[in-house]
Amino acid sequence: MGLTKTEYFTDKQNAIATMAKALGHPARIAILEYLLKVDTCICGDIVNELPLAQPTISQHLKELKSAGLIKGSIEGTSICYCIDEKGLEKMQNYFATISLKLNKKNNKCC
Amino acid sequence: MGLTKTEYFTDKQNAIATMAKALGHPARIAILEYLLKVDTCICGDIVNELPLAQPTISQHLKELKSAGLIKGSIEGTSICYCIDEKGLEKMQNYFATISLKLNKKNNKCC
DNA sequence: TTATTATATTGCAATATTACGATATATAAA
DNA sequence: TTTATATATCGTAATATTGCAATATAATAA
Repeated sequence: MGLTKTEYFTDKQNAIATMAKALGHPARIAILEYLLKVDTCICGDIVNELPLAQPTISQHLKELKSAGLIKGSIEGTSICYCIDEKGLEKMQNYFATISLKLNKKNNKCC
Repeated sequence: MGLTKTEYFTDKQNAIATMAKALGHPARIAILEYLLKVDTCICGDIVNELPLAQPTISQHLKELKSAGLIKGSIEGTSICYCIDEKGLEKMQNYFATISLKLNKKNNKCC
């Protein structure tokens, strides 16, 4: 037990859940918003910006990356992280579709 | 340790993270999509629909409810759950805003 | 009142997440 | 090569999540 039963759900459901889970921590929301705000995007900047230790931030960046929400490329000694537009587009599309369906449907049963 | 440091982040960041976290499980995505699909929305239906035990589903419903993503009202012996449009609108707005900012910005540094 | 039915809560085992110190790695500068 | 700088990984403690059997609660039916 304590193990999510991913095999019982569709790939799409699992994919959305994985991305949502990656955004389910305020530090990772803060990282996303910081990357959106700045032009230069180096990991060190994020460490200075957030009140968390460097290994913790590195871990959060890894999670955002593996969820397809950010990308990172080596830039000399440092690493340039930036938003992965594809991942965010998927989230945007998902919620836009849900909202559209919700509007079509007369959600007045409760 | 092991405790999320919510006090270091803004209320808005925490609010989005809380809702994203609630959607960070495929069963909860499946519940949302089921509520969107059906007209009648009784907890028992969800228990029949998903391959999880009744207490597990009850727990997932509780999480979605406390995150403001669904609402529940007593309907005789059973409970009528349905989508909370306000919560989903917040998520939709958030990702729409992010996408808009991303388009304005020339995200070409990586 | 006594079933019956529907949902919630409790308790617990298995697993995952969060955070960080210590350390490793890898590039650039001296 | 040695040193400095930037980021990643390891190991680990504290806490949270997932899932379910057992049980509680609460409304209706008999």
